Amino acid sequence: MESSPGQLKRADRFQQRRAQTARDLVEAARRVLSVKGYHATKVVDIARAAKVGVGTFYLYYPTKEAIFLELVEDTVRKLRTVLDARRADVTDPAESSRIGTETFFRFAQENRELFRIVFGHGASFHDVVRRCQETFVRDVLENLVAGMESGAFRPGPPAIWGRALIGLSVEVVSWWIEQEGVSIDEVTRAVTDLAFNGLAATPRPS
Amino acid sequence: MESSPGQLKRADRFQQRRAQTARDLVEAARRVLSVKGYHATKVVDIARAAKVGVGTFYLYYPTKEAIFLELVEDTVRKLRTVLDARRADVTDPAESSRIGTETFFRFAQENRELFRIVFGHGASFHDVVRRCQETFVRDVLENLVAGMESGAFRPGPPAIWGRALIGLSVEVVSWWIEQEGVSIDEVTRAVTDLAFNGLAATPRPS
Amino acid sequence: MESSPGQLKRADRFQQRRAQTARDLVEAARRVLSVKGYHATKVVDIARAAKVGVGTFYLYYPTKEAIFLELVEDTVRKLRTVLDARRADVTDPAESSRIGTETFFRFAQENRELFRIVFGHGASFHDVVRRCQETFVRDVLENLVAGMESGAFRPGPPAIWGRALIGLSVEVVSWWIEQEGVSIDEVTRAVTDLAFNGLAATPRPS
Amino acid sequence: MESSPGQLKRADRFQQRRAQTARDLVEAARRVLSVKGYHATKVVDIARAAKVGVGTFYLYYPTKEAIFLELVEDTVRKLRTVLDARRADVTDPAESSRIGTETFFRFAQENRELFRIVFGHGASFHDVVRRCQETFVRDVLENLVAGMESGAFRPGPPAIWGRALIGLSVEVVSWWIEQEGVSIDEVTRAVTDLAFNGLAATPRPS
DNA sequence: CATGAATGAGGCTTCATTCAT
DNA sequence: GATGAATGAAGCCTCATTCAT
Repeated sequence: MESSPGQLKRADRFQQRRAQTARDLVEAARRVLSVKGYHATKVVDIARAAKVGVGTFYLYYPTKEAIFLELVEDTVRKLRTVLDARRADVTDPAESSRIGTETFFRFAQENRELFRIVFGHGASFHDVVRRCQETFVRDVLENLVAGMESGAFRPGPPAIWGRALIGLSVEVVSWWIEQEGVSIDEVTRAVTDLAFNGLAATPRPS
Repeated sequence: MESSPGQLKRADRFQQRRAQTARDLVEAARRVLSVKGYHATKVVDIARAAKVGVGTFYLYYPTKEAIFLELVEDTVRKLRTVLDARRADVTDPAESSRIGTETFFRFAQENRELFRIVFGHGASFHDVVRRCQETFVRDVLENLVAGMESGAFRPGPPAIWGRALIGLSVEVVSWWIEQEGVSIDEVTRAVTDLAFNGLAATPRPS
Repeated sequence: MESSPGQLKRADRFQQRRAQTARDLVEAARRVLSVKGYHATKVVDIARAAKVGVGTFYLYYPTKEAIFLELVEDTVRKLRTVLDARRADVTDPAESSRIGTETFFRFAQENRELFRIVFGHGASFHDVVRRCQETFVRDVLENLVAGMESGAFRPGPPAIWGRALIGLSVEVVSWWIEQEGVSIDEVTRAVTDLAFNGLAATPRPS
Repeated sequence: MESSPGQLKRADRFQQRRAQTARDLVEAARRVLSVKGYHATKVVDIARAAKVGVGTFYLYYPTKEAIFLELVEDTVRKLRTVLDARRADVTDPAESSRIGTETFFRFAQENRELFRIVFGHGASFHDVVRRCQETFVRDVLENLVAGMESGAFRPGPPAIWGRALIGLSVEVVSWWIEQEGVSIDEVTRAVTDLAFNGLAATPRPS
């Protein structure tokens, strides 16, 4: 049909407009939510930041929570993908751990706002955020157990140490992304060093 | 005058009643806030839990935020007092650190609700909470620097390691107070061990 | 206790205030709903008519629908009570029918607004209203069947005739309560006459 | 000119397309409105049902109300036309009345959706619907008066009896069109019988 | 002309705070 | 002083209507 291209083009334009607005909204939500947090962010804030009307917001998301969840889940999926990719060929638990930390930092650096939303201060009031964070806890835990079995890590209570390592990283990253002038290498090295070798100047009595 | 003692007594009774109501309110707020969090807690909830009218609440606190802040600040002061007391005679940074951790855990165990309010998941959305947490960061930092200077701790970037240790402890405690059946000694030992000696099975090359 | 009476009095006053406001709200709702109908009535309208703030409305009713339903159900209950009372000793179906009609008219006259809400034009868009009306249909039906069995009424399809009689009465009352100067006796007599004897000048061939 | 026919044809095609879309919209509106009622029907619903864009709707109707009114008025006009046609040669008021009832039922059967819109439960919340219904009231009234004058009907208050007969028919039809298995003849006969001869087993005393 | 994306006024509801008793 | 009823600003969401393409 002759009219096909024209019609397609029009449908395409609608498609593109929709896509553009959708992108505007997500970006606006990312910006606003990362700064003000879930509760202080009003739907109008997001709409205004995206330069659309309130009604438009609801053409794309059924509730304020929905866009928040999407951001959280997308972020987690993204981070997970990167993590999995970077550890694809790594079998050594120590190396895996180091890479995990490094990836985490790199991700935070490249996705400041998303990171703040998911791991930032006060983010984890929300069930979904907590559940998402848990998946990373599980990750660390598995690696920890593997490392202990392989003899790379000292024996210790995995549940506790797992939590500890997560808290350690999350807190440092939260702090770091607000800083200027601390290089990612430095901070990664510092964290890895501490996690692996501890504070003590004298090695523990064997 | 004869009436003096009676009046005094009456004034006293008033004073005492006031104090009692104030205490009731704080306790109610503690209970409710620790369970539902700041945003989900309504002023009526607190008043009801304290068995007073809503109006009464506002005779003691100007806003909902006020009682929250008081709880937070009281908690921090309390914890600080305990910490300072327990480290009064301790000069060894390593020991001080160990005691700090232990005290922190003990405090959390004995003040589950307060701990949840100040350090719990999603608590730190509030500026004041964050600022309070900072004082502990400073504490850790000073101890860290002292330890490095004294040679008890290996050299490392104090800002980073300080954050790391705080995150480590806070996260573990947050997890732990929701658990049943993990003894405080076990968890303290595990955390201290990890913080001091690290994960690695083989001591770092010296 | 000495303080008891005073306290009771105070509690009573609260009770009374609440009751007064509740009454104000119901009355306001009655007035407004009977004039504007469910959809055109806004919660603010009711609140304003009751001279209270919007928030106050929600202290007494969880939703706009709730007060509507209460009005409907109360009305139906009220009407039913009157009906049952007036027909308590009546066994003759014809007489029961006549009394039913009369009671219905009298009720409408004395409760113009409530009647409009439940039976008025456009009221029955709402499920509950319809279901309430159904109870009266059942009523008429039973009476009809009884009358046929007793030989007071001619045989006929009860389902159809029942509906017909309901429609007849409701429509006439709806019209009548907006009129001035048609006496209740006249209208009751006219309706009863029509329902019993029909239009035809010549009795049907027997 | 050579182009004339082509242009005419094109204009015609436009005209036809317009007409088709208009018809699509009315049909869609009929379907949707008869099921969901005025308030629950959204303009998008109608547009979607007609398989056109929302914007297109507004090229044909200025408001949602407009299409509703058109449907109502069309329906009334249609019914009126049928009624007038079927009573064209009828002069006997009793026969006219019988035919009116029968026509009404037949119309309802053949135009279920339109009937629901105009006479259905809760339809008459709208002024226009009410005014349209009035025209039928007038009709019945005139016939009634004529019948009384001719001696075919007993004397009675026409205003009241007119309303009564309308209410009777409308209610029965409303009920009937939702039923399965009640023949139109049966229901027409039952209604006519009741209206003409009444309930009473014994003819009224003359 | 047709389209569907965009708009924003308007309705419902909540809850921190005030006020009359 | 204590109470809880009352308040209304403010947030969420809907949908009739407009507009840019």
